[in-house]
Amino acid sequence: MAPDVPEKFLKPYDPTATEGAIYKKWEESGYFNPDNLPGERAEAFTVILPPPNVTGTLHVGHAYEDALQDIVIRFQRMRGKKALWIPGTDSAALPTQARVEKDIQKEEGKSRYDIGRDELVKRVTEFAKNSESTILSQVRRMGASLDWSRYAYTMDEARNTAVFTAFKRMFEAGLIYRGNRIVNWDPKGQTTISDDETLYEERDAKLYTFRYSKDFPIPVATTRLETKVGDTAVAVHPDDERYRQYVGQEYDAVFCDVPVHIKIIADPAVEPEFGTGALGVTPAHSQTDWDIAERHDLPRPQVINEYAKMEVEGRLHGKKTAEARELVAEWLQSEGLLEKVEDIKQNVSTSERTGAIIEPLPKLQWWIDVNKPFTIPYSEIPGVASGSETTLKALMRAAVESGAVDMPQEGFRKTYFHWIDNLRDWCISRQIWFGHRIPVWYRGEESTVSETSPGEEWSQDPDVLDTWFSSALWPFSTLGWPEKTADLETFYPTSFMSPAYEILQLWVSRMILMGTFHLGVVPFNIVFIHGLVRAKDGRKFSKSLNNGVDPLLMIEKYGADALRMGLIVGAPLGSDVKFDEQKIKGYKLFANKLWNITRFVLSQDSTGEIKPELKAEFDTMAQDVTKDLEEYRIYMAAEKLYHYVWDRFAAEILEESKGKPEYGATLYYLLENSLKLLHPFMPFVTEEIWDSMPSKKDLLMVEHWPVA
RNA sequence: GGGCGCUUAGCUCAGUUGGUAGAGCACCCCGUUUACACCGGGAUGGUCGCAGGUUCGAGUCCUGCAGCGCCCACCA
Repeated sequence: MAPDVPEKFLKPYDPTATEGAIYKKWEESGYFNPDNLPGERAEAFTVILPPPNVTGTLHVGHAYEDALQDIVIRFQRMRGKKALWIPGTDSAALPTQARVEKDIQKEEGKSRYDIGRDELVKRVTEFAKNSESTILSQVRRMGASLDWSRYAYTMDEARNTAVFTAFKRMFEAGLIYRGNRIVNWDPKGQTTISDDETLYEERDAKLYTFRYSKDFPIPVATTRLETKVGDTAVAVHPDDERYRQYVGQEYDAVFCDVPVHIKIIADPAVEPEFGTGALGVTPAHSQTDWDIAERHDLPRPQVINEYAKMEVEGRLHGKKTAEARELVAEWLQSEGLLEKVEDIKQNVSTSERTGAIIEPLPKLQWWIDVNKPFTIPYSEIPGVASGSETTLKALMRAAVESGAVDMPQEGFRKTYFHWIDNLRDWCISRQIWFGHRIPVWYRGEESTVSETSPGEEWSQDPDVLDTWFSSALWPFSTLGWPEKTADLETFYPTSFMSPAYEILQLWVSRMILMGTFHLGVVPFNIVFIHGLVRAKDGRKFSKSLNNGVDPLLMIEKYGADALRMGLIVGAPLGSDVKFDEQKIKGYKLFANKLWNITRFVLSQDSTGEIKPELKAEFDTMAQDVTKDLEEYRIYMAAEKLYHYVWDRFAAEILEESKGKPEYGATLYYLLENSLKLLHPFMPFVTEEIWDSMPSKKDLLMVEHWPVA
């Protein structure tokens, strides 16, 4: 007797009708939390979700990342691991504040100074809260099996404690210092920004060749004439025969009303081929020049202020830089000191956020010293003994070089080392209001590190920390550090980290820095960098191009399973994914195929023996897929399953079985195990089908993986 | 300037340790025989960027070249 097929299978599979209910079932089961998982589970498998910024809504790049990690975590859960995937969101200080400031400007015509610090922080916090819930509901729609009971936000109480503790310990180790250094100053945003937040634009510029005075022996070329009032030296290459005789001489001049004292020095940083081969050294307004001035112990007067206006006596006083440049050119002309003016193309660095031209300025900032030796109390990093002397840079290198952090993609490993080798101190202070405030308090000349005010006369440092400071603690701050929690004991180091290559330096390397310093243990065992999801024409998705794809719309049209498969199949980890709606549509059809296979199989009796040759064939495929998953060839595992199920199981085996009841047991075997293998990739449709399988005991998400 | 990567069918891309080129989509033809028309069957389509080399054998390894892309630096 053929059993009755449940009625739902008589219609095509409808993801929108089932996905919500399935997710609810998963959540209510408690299995997202590894503490509730059935059976003995010795080994932990931990993944932390790269926390999305609370600036907006989920985009297709997040969807891709969610799909990838969910596949990995579901696979490991089914393999019997204590699988934990921690959700969270990032306050992302600068972009979030900038976003809210923009809204306030637009709607109320007010700047942050009109509103004031407390009110602005309040509004940004509110915005973040709203944005947070939007994003989280979207992550759920993807089917992400995240343990919501361990949800973390970079600015919640536990994470604030972690940030404070990390700061304090690094400060006490002498690795955090305050120093005057050249920073990227954004005159429009009135803040320092990191190198990563600047963009270079090619612009037309004039290259002026001039002398400081009639008796000055060497002509100098520059595009920034107005800064020359801040010059303290002229540098030439040590091997440059033309100028060797002048090295060591000093000259006084009055340059456009400003007295200057210029020393001629030799420094290898100078490019003899460029311009006249002599560099006017303006220590306060150029990084290169600052470094040269440091090497030669030169004075470093500041001549441009925070508003990009001249801060000198005489005719340039108070002028904007561009205007001052003209005035200097006129003055040089009238004095007969201007030798040449050429049109050139110049790369100008601008602020990614405000578009303003960056003004390099010396500022008092907080820094993390990556080269300073310190004694590491405890270390599990191979090659770094507990109690030995090391540096942060050395730790970052050792972590990957030793294989403690496995970075299997050779190209990215090379990029990482290249970056480490060129690493400079990390500027961690930002002149904005939203974020973790620097926990340093001042009273006159005194200063102290404290989480709360040490007393009435103390005032706190006005700056906040670079958002990456808190993000860098994420692999252990989410597990309760600095408390010695059971979670930290069980789930650290995390197992698998898969960020986009864009943030290899920004985030991955800094997590390694913080993890190795604070715990003496690397933050993750393996890093698999993934690519970007791009538009079909290969361009990045961006607001300005208006070429964005809303993942929710895709889910509504094709279902989350189809979206997951469409994003995963076809591109190995690390290479970019071209977004193709047709492909997603194809996997919706696949979900329906699976649905109809079930309809047929459920109409058969599960009688007879499982055919050994078909079982063997399946098991070989299953082993293959398992190996692919273990080695993170996720796209390939998905594709193999797709082909097996459609072209082999449905097209051949199932056709062959028609009218032959002895196939029954085989069909059930193949379907049940196909569902298990497909579950990490297409969790919704497989769980929904599983619910109707006669052998079902518990949710498919906690079934045993068919391959040991 | 330094680093990394890509170039395979009309489009998007696979090709895991070198063994006679693959998928999806699109296009064309045929088909509604009860799992599925959200389907089935079939056909067309590639000198694997170019030039050398190693090898019995190269899309796969090596060298050079060209085009494209990304990251980092920022020459005043």
